[in-house]
Amino acid sequence: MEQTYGEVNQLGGVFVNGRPLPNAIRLRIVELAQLGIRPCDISRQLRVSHGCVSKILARYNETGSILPGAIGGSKPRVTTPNVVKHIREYKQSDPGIFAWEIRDRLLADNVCDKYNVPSVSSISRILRNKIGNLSQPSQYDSPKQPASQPTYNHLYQYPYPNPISPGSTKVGSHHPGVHMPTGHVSIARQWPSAHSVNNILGIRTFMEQSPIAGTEGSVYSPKMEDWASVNRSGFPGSQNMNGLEKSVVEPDMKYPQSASGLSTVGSFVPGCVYPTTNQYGVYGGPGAGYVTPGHHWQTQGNPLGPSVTVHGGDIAAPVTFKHPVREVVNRKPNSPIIKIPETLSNIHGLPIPASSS
DNA sequence: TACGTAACGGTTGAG
DNA sequence: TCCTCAACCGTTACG
Repeated sequence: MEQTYGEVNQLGGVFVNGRPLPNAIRLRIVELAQLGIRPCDISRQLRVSHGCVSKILARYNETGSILPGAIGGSKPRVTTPNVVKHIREYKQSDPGIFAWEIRDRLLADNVCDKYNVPSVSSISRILRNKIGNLSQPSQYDSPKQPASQPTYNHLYQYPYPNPISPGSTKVGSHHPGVHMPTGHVSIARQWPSAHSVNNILGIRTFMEQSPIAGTEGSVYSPKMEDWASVNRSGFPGSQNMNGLEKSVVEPDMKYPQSASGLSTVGSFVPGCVYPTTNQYGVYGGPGAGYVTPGHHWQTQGNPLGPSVTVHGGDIAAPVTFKHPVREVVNRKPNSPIIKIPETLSNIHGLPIPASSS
């Protein structure tokens, strides 16, 4: 994979189409917002489109997490062995049963809930492929398949209350659909704490104290999604710094950011996401490539390995902010937007090194 | 000017 | 192994 990854947006920032911003940047956005910096200023400071800033802040306010959602993958399977078993039972007890009737029974018997009950078509397929030939002649199925029962389809929407949480295999959540109110500080969704800004802050703190913190590593780690997935599944360590695992340390490491690291609010003003060394710093320099070559951020063996470039440092290198557009700094210091003043600082009792004031 | 959001082109990963 | 598809992404443009 070539290093030619990355594009430059209108603000001069570098991004990779289709890929999420590094967590460090995301965190930075939230931190700045909580410091009262207006979204438009954050956008300019970090050179991230305002739409993105808006989206990230909105998501954070809604979920408490700064992390991107899980990308790719499929819906969690609903036709689990248990479901199939029940369908088989229904079919055996009543060979003439309709798929939609089976569906209703699955719900009635609490085998499934409305979020994971198989669609009529799925049940039909199961009957045809897995059960039809086991219990009853397939001829039973076809004719009876109310092939389309649109009426029921709406029930089969996947949209779990919480899109990211659907106790999907991927997510591994224990509480699908759990939605945490914004105010609740950290973790929302299912990704337990690991994904919360607070946790990340904690991470940062950890990193700052870590021997390897500041190490110039730059290899990036595994995919963010992987990280997320791991964490979403429980993430025991998320709550305590000792639990710091790769997951914690490698938040956005999908991007080889040389100067990334979780930000330190203090550097906000002069902050520029991009390291001095190169304009594309956010994602690693030209040489670094936005994404680690070789496809896929293969996991690094050691979570805390050298790959992590999270140093107490800031996303922004102490570089003057080169604004293609203009320099706009905090004209209106306190944006009313921010309404969760302490969320970032209260978790883990880890104060934000807000030196920016 | 600031901001929310739809559209767009892109990536990802389970099936 | 390759393809499909639906999830997500960030940028852009519009109102």
